[in-house]
Amino acid sequence: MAATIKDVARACGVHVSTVSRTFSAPHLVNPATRSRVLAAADGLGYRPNRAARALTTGRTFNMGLIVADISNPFFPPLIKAAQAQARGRDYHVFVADTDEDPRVEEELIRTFTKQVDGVLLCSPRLSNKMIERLAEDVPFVVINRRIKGMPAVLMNVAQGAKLALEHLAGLGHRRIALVSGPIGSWTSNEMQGAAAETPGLDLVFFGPNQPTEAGGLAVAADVAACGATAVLAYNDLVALGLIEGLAAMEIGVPEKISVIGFDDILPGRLNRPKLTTVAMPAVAAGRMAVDLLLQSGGEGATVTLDTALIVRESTGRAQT
Amino acid sequence: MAATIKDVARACGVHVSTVSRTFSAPHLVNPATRSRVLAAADGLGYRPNRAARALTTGRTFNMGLIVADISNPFFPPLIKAAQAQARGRDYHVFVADTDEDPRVEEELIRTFTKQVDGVLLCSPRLSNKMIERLAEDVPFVVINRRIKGMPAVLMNVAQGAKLALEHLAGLGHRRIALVSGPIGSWTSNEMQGAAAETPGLDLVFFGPNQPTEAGGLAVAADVAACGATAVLAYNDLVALGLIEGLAAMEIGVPEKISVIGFDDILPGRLNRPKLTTVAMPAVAAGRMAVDLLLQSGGEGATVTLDTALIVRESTGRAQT
DNA sequence: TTTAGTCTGGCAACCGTTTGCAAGGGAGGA
DNA sequence: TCCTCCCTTGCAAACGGTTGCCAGACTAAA
Repeated sequence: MAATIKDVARACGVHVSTVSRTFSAPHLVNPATRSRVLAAADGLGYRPNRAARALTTGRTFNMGLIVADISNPFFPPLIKAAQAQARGRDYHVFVADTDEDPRVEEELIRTFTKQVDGVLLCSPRLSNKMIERLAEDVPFVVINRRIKGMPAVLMNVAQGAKLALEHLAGLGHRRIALVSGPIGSWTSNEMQGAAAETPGLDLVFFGPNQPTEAGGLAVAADVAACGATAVLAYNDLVALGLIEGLAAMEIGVPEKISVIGFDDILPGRLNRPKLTTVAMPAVAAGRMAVDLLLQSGGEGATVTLDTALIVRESTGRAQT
Repeated sequence: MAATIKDVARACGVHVSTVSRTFSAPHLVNPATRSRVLAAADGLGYRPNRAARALTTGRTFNMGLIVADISNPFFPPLIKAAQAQARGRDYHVFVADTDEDPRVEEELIRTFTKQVDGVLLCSPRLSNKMIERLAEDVPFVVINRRIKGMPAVLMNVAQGAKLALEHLAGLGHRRIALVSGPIGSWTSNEMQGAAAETPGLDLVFFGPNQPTEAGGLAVAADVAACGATAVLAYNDLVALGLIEGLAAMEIGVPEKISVIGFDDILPGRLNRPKLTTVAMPAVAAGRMAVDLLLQSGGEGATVTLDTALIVRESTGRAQT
């Protein structure tokens, strides 16, 4: 069906190796021959079969990007940034979604092995041990997870959480609810760690929770009942769910309870009240992850990106 | 590095062909041998190299899914549905984003060729002619586009638009703005066609526009100025942008102007006012597209899925 | 015991490319 | 004029599997 290297070779009376070299090492072939080959290839609509090429070279010029949930608006900007960056490096990025299921995640990684040159693992749910084992088969860059000796792009969640808590403290809040994410989430741990280190607060923990609007909705009643006047949510989706749930109970945000999210996603900006949140450098992270994968001969460089508090309308003075 | 078929063969003293058959045609190998091979394979952590397999069989058990913009919340549910459906069929779906750029779209399709068994083309921006040409190299299923002889999954946009317009008419609106999407969008054409066929309306067209919140924001002033009391937007994102823009001009929705979107995305449900919209069967479409690709020997079956009007808070009686 | 048929499993070609090796030709230096 | 050396190209062996064909070992029927 599609033209192969042989067809091109036959068409202009040279050996296949010459055609091959025309594409992968042009300086090794006579300019005259080269243009003959190019012309023939163009005429036949020839494009090298990347799978076959990968078989001998071991390089596919593809990379995989695995995320837990494409529906979470946090990921798309990261994905787009990674794809754009990769495109500039002559690479393509294939995205896959695990539905928050570690088994699917593992299966996906195994599928990617040998079809890509490396995998960007975004907020993985797999255990460290499993990730280390899989890393023997395909290079990883991990985003938002710290694993010994593995290249990683981290967002400074602890710093952001600290900023958020200080902001709340400054508004007079003392009893603060911490609504965490799913089990095994590095981000959750970082948040809790930062909170525990911040003095003078009376913290109440809730978790694990689904990292979605539904998750926030589900804990809204408990949060309301615990007597906290402010809550720091695992991410914006959870925060939005919380606000929704509180609204259903006629608890005003920020009049009665202040809410801070994480990520800075679009729906948070459109929401009423507009969400106060810790902005995560998703775009920069996507770019960095690609570069790290391409550079790393497997060495475990770690890049940490700063976060920033964005104060909007969902936080206010504590009730006196 | 990773174990190959040869390693397994050596490990249990059989020919590679026997190992191969153990995996791809188990009934051809003696149960005793089979389990020996399986054990050896398991011990070595052997997994068939899908790229190599594809080289001889021509089947990769992968499919590509190309969307214009992952950031648009309309796509993720479709993507997830497709991935889930494919998983059930032992297939994997690789997603790629074109950034609404036809050239990137073409490049992506070319990359996918030979690495996947087929491509799901979602709301493509490429010309029909180009798509037909590319279809010679890799099977397509097109979503939201009608191309002669090519399998397609369509959402009944015309029906939805009619429903929406009748709803508006029923509320007393006569002068209605139609805010369309990008050039080359089949959906836009369908909407306009349906609108033109609905009698008794005074329509004002605006377009082309970016299919995003920014696009809606940008036409808000023109829409406000044109004297329409209601607007049908290309999609929910545009509708949300419009509402945002109108709010900035202190024009209340739905008090002054009613707004209907398309898609039924999450942010529309969270918005104040909650968005009245035409729900698109994205999940069903993702599933169907996968099945169509797997069934179709290339034949052009066309599936049309119904849409439904969901009335929320962004539409109301026309001002009298 | 012979004959035909069924199972198994080895052999080798092939899929589309890459790449080390070597050979032929021409140019430049001695 | 002969010898090097470089440039260009062909040859063939990989890469990791799959698969049609064939042969040997059995089994069962005659």
